[in-house]
This record gives sequence, structure tokens and C-alpha cells, in this order.
Amino acid sequence: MSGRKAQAARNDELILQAARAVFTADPGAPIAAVAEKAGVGISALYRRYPSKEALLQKLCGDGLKLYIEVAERALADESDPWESFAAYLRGIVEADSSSLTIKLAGTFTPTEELGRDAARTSALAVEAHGRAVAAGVLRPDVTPADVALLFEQLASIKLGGDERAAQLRQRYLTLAMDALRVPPAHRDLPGPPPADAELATRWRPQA
Amino acid sequence: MSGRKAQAARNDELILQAARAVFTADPGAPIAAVAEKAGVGISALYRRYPSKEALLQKLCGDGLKLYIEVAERALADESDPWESFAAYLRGIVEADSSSLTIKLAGTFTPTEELGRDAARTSALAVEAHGRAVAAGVLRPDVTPADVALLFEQLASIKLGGDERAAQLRQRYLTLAMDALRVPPAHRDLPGPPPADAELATRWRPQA
DNA sequence: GTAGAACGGAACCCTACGTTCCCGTACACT
DNA sequence: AGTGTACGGGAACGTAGGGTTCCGTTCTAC
Repeated sequence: MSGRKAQAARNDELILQAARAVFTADPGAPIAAVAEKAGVGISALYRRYPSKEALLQKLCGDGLKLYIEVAERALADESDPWESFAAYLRGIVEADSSSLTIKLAGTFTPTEELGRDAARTSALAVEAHGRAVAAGVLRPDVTPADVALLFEQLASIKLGGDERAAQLRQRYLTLAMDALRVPPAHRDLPGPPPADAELATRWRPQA
Repeated sequence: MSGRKAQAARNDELILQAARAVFTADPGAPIAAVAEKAGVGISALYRRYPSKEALLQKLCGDGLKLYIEVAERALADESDPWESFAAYLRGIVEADSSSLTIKLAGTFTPTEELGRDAARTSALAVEAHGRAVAAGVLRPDVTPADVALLFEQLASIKLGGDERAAQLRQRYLTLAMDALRVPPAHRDLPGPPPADAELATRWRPQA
């Protein structure tokens, strides 16, 4: 399989991946940055999406669908209440769902389908929360909305490359879970803590 | 006391307050937004600061000095190791120091004095951390750099007005402290959790 | 009454970015 | 092989936004 069709199909994916990477790193990034990251020209983007807003809506919708998928998978496992809830949290954080949805929403006018999917994610979050509280493994004074804001805080972590940031997000999620779980306990934190050299980049004017 | 001098002195403070509010809310905000918030004209700003960059450096420097002051005050109390450390955390979060420093750094070229003050804050953070660990009240697998990233995460919280955001930051700081303290335990979380209506604003195009 | 400081805000200029357009290229079909 | 056509590259265009400057006005001090 090769030829123009093949390149077009490859570009479809290339562009989406690039857009995800670029816009999660900076929701206000220019469209030219996406094209460059994807290694394609601007027109390759505009052939697929009529406008920047359409591309953002697509990304946001994909993020919501990913959230729904991850949450449903985690909820399907009813054996260990805490482990099921923890898998849900880890999955959402790993998918960086908040970056794809919340941080992009507000930069465009939401569609009706987006609204429906958002309602679904909200329902799933309430379901996961309710089960964990009912099972007595999650402290009852945190609400589903608290968990949502926790996701947002973790999504704000930007340090080093994409993988390093993902690693750090899991590290601080683990820390947060130590505060969430009943009974409270300290578990091993994954990934190395930030090095001084990593933090020092905060003071350099960004590239 | 009245007259032009008095208004000028008042404007000095008005401008700084407005700049703090505007730039912590949006580090990329235009200078005109600061002037409007302060209720003054643009020239009132440019009479005091030669450029936007100079204003940002001033804010950042003030933020560092505030950090140093808060940390030194908390460290001065040696009676209760945990309470001293907790006061340090609460103070830094309340001052929203990360918003004033980290989020503004990188948007301008740092001065030498800024570098020195930053080094001092870093040293204070290490000192506070070291004391708490030595006293056995802080889990030893979190580093000072972890605490710094925790501050950054809390600074990312934006919801409702300034006071509401500050309240939520304290709420999640309290949650985080439950994961940090030795022995682990769940304490009452301050402030009400986010209401659904508050979260729904995430999906509205911003004003 | 006048000189001058402080101010408000319009005007200027430049950068950045979304979108369009033109052209080259290479595949598909004859 | 030749040619029509879809696709992609990237320059060009138009516009909006924002930092800085500048000018006219007001109010104080003497």
C-alpha cells in the first residue's frame, strides 16, 4: 500500500497526533505550529478541517470519547473497589483528558454533541465516585467535582518532555490518592522527583 | 492630604494591585487591561515603568520577597514542627507566590537580583523541608522540588473570583497535606467543594 | 497667573496568526 | 507515455491585537 492515498491516510493520523501534542502543550498555539510538528503544509490541515475551531472541536470530542472509554473500562472491573477507582484515576490522568477537554473548551463554541459527551463523562465520574464511597474506600468529604479539579491540577504540570510530564503527573496522582483513600496511608511514589536542573528551566525565557 | 501627589501615591499602589490581579489571572494579559482594572490611563503606567517587562520584573521580585518573608516568619516558630511547616505551606499558597513568580518568569529576561532572591527562596524551601523531615512529621520520599511543583499545581486553580480560587487552593492544599504528613490522616477540608454550576463555566467560551 | 507635573486616551506601528491561493508534483487511468 | 486531477507546500493577504508614543487637558504649587 503506497501512493497518494497512503500518504493522505498517514497524514490524517500525523496531523491529529501533532495537533494533540501541540495544543495540549499550549492551547493557544498557532495552526502553523501543528503543521510544522506534523511535517506537512498548512493546506494539508485545511483540506481536512474547515477551520481551526473545527480541529479543536475534533480534538475535544476525541478527548471526551477517550475519557468515556477509559472510565467505562475501569468501571467494568467490580472485583476490587479501590483498585477499580484507582485504575480510573490513573487512566484519565494518563490520557491527559483534562488537557484535551477543559483546556480546549472555552476557546471555541461548543457543539451539541460535545455537550452530550461531556454530560456522559460527568455521569461516569459521579458513578465511579459513588461506588468508591459506597464501598468505603474513598473519603466521603471529597466530591466528584473535587476529583475533576484534581485532574485539572495534574494537567497543569509541564516539565521536560511529554513522557517526563506524564511520569510526574502519575507521581502526584499517587500522592493525591494517599490523601483520598480510606484508610489513609503512604505508598511508594512512582518516578523520580523533579531535579534542580529541571526546575531551573522555569527561570529561563521559553524557547 | 490631597492633591496631585496624593493621587500619584495612591495610583502607585492601585497600579501594582491591579497588575498583580490581572497578571496572576492571565500572565499574557495586555497592559491596557491593567490600566483599566486600576482605573487609570496607560500613561500612568508608563510614567512608572519604562516597559511591560519592567513591570513584570517588579511583580516577580515582589513575589519573591513575599515568599521570603512568609517562609522566614513560619520558620521562626520552632515550637511545633508540623504546624510550622503547615503555616509555611499555607502562607505561600495564600500569597499565591507561584503565580507571581514562576508563571511570570519566562515571559521576560531575568535580572541578577531576581536570581539572587530566587536562590534565597530555594534555600528557605530546602530548610523548611529539611526541618520537617528531621522532625519526622513530613514523609521523607517527597523532596523540596516536589513541594515546589505542588505549589505550581495549586496556583493553576482558576474558578470563580479571586477569593473563591484562594479558598479552593487552601482546600486542595489541605488535601495534599493529608498525603504529606506523618502519620497519614484525614483532616477536615476547608471551604465548600466546587458546585456543578461552577464547573459548568469551563464549557462556556470565556468572556 | 503661569510653569510644569501627572494623566487620559487616541494614534501608530509592528507582529502574529487564520485563511486563501497558486503552483508544483505524482499517481491513476487510458 | 501522456494527461487530468487530487493533493500538498508554503508564500501572500487581511486583520486583529497589543506595546509604545504622543498630544491635549487638568490640577497643583508658587
